[in-house]
Amino acid sequence: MNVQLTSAEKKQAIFESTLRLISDYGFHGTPISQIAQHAGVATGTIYHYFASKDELIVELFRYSKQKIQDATFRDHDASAEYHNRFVTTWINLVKYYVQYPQVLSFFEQFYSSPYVKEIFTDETVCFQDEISLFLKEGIRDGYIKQLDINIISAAFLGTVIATAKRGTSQYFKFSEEDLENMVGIIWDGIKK
Amino acid sequence: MNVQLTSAEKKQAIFESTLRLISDYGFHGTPISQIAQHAGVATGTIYHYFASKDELIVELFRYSKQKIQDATFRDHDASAEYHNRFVTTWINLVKYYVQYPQVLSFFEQFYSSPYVKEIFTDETVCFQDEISLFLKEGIRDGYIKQLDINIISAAFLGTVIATAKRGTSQYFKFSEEDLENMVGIIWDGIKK
Amino acid sequence: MNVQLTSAEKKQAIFESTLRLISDYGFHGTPISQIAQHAGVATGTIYHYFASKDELIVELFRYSKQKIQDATFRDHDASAEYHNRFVTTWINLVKYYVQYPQVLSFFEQFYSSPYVKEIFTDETVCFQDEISLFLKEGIRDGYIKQLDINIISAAFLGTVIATAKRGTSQYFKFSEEDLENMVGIIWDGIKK
Amino acid sequence: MNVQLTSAEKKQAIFESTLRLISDYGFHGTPISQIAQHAGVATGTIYHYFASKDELIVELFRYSKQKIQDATFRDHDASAEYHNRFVTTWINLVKYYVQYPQVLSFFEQFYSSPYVKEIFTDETVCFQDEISLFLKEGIRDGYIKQLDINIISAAFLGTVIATAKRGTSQYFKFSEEDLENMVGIIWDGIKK
DNA sequence: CATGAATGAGGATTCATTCAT
DNA sequence: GATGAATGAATCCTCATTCAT
Repeated sequence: MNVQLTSAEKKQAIFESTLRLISDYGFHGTPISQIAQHAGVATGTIYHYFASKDELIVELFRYSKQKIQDATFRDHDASAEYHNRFVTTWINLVKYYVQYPQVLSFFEQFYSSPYVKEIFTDETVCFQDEISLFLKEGIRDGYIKQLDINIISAAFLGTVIATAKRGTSQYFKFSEEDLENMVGIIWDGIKK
Repeated sequence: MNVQLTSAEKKQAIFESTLRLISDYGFHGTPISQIAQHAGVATGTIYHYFASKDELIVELFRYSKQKIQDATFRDHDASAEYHNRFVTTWINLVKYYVQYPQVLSFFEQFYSSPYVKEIFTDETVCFQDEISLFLKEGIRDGYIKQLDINIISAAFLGTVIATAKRGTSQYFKFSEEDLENMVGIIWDGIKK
Repeated sequence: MNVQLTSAEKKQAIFESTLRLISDYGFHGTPISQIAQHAGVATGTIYHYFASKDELIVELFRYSKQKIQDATFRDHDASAEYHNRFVTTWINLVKYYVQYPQVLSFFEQFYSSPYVKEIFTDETVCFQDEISLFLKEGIRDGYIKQLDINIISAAFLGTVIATAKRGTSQYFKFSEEDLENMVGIIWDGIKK
Repeated sequence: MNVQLTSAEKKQAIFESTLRLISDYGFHGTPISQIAQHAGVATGTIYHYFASKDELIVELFRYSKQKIQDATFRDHDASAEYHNRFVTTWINLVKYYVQYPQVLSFFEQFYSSPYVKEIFTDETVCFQDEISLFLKEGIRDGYIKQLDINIISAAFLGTVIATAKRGTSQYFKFSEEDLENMVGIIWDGIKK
């Protein structure tokens, strides 16, 4: 039996229960004790893996960010046509959030909280994620308008988030066609 | 000079103090005692105006929502051309959030928190705000695509928020031209 | 119109609502604000009549004590036969408490609270109430056993209270006969 | 010597500290913080053992009730003559209260407070304690009058309480003979 | 006299964190 | 490593009391 694996599994169990609980009850509403209980470990154990609740949350952010990136670009074919890659990426991202609404909810909370400051301490780290790089590529190669990455990124991510949020509401479900319409709007808007 | 504040003024002072502090330190990070101190009243006084911290926050949401709506549609001329009204409304909203970043920050926190459930208890109340009505009007009158209000609204508000967020970052300032480019993207995307 | 009367009436209204509320919710559970509301006056008004909540309660005790005494001895004929007077007094007292259970409840709370110390500061004031005097008379005149007033009084009042308490329970109602049986027990026990 | 207290011992320490303080200062007058300090634990620790102050008080009631019952019936010989058992039980109970006046004081406060409702929710649980059963036995077997248990119990307990209260006053001490006189009164009153 | 808004000390409760086992 | 009892600082909220009107 591999103890290393067990340790990683335990860490993941802590991540998953944190994600679910924070998504349901908010940062404030989820005590460490409850996270521990849900994850099937003792409170003290969490402090073996994370120095503090804050660190747990920041680590969870990094963990989730990575998982999203992996999922969004899993089948990404860098040699394919840019427009197709754009559509696929946008839809993948929306679908991921719709499938894992806790992640969307956690991200939204995270970005609107004082925690962000711990992550984005200076500009250098911004826009280095795969999505920003993909969008920069589109600008550079002339597929999309020569606008600031801030504008393009706002159009791309703003609509992803807004769409995914509505897609997880209990009152409305987007069809595949809706999504294609939606990404069509964006593409029409930012394509060169 | 009248040092004696009316009841409404005191309530507003509490609102403003709450807004600023929550925007800086989050729901969790701003104790009632601090809100009171900043507003220049005693802790107990807050409980004359609001039954609980939760109620204060929910009321602050309504108050801010109203102020935004007033500001966005202040000079709205319903008889003007739809495209112009669209551009003006989108830009007004972005500018409001950029001018009052605490409101944006508070809204983002509010929408990602368990509080929303207290406000949006059923579907009937959704999409009845002035912005949604304005967008519905555009769909009905054939100025914008015949898509679900969820889609149109996501495109409109998602980009407003995403743009305003970037506009309040310390590293980037949108010019008037940037904003017009941005709203151009959306309009190109959703116009009929 | 007589303002003096209005003042007295207001004081009585405060007493009555205090009595009812304390009986229902306890000393702890009834804030001055609630007493004021029930009595139809402002909180501040209560402080015109009573220096503090404590004083209000101690005054209410004296007021209720007086009312009980008046009711119990209203038709008392000091020239009647002792045994009959004993039976009548015991039954009157029980009936009073059963009719005004708030008074019983308030008294019980009062006697078990630190307030008593404010009333019975030394022995001199004890056993000077009419009931004690009536019992002492019985001992002196040889109708009841030559025991300490503490014993006789315990037998008399202990059974009154215990009987009245059971009589106000929702599950049991004493008949006139029950009461006569009960006082018979006491009389049989303490008569000479 | 074992400085480490077991869970049960710590709970008992909290009980004893609560009993003493409530008896001296009343429910209202004894903050959790003081209970904790007297018991030699941290405030938070109390909340490991009891969900709330209310629960602590209700649990303390049960704990004390059990202790009293154990003490009163410790040497009870069910095969002895009924009259003797009656005298012994009555006197044991008075002596217990006189020895542990905090228990008497706590009970009196408890019974006159809104807490009772949490304990006695329906009639079925009443009169099932050992004392009531003992009195019912006396009625059934013809040693005492065929009166309702409410009446008999009122006569028994009412006099116990009233006697014990006077016995704990600083101004009067019952002698063994006084107690025998007192129980003689009751017995004479309720015996068949 | 009467009012009730304002005060702020005090109290119940929570929860991140520690540490002896 | 893992546990979870213990800690106590921090927070929300209550309410007796005051005082300007």
